[in-house]
Amino acid sequence: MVGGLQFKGAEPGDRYDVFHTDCPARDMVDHVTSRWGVWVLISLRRNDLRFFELRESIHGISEKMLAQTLRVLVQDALVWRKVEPTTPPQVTYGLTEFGREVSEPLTDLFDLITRRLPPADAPHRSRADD
Amino acid sequence: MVGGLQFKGAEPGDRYDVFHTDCPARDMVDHVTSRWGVWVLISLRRNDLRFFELRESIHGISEKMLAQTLRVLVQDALVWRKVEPTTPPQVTYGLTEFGREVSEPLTDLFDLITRRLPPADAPHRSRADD
DNA sequence: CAGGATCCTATCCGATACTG
DNA sequence: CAGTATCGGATAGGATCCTG
Repeated sequence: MVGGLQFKGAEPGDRYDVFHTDCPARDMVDHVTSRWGVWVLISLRRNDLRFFELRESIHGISEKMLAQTLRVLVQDALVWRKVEPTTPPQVTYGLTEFGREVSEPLTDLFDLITRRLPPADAPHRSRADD
Repeated sequence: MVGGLQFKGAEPGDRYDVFHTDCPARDMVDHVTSRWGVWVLISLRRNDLRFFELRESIHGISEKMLAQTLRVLVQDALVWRKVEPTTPPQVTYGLTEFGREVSEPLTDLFDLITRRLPPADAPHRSRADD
């Protein structure tokens, strides 16, 4: 049978619904591993950041996608959002407890890959030596 | 310098430029965390699988996306591909050493989220009791 | 500064049909 | 069985303008 994927607590006899499309975990995993979600979560590990700091940190992200990504992550309770009602307003984002947990394997992943990729030489900073 | 993402060794004084678009690690992380890449890698952790087994395992994936995802993962040396020149042909996929390493944090992530999400009841297989 | 609204493009992705 | 090729709809995502 083609089953499971429930690595631990699943009976081998149940129907194969490994990662069912409607599995709620699927959605959150999708959010976490979304194009920009990954980087937001990793960025916030170091310290809380304001909106524009995040935008600066994550090269290539647009304000729209940043806002959208943050909204989702906040809804998922991975990220908190603190609004300082000053003028101009300051909004700070940070990881919740759960967000920190989740961001850990993400960091491991990133770490693993970065350690693997730049073998020794060929500095990939060819982009702009400015 | 703009390279970074050194979450660990970063001085607070350097410019925040976390992940550059042209960082080669970005691409691989994108592949690994791609919509279907995640599930392929997790599926292959248990054992090697043939094409149609993967298709059955990962609900909702189309042949096109599976083939495409596998191609990328094989190129990235995360997954190997063995062709049995029989009739009909058999093609088996499995994790490389590196793929196994990479899939670990992915599993952690998935595990973390699944443990968090289904609090106790509400079996999410409401989908089709057909 | 932090974003929402709008428009428009690129790509993702599924369905279908076809090949070895 | 294990794919490739092509088409078309859906969605992601960037650019721009605008508001509190």
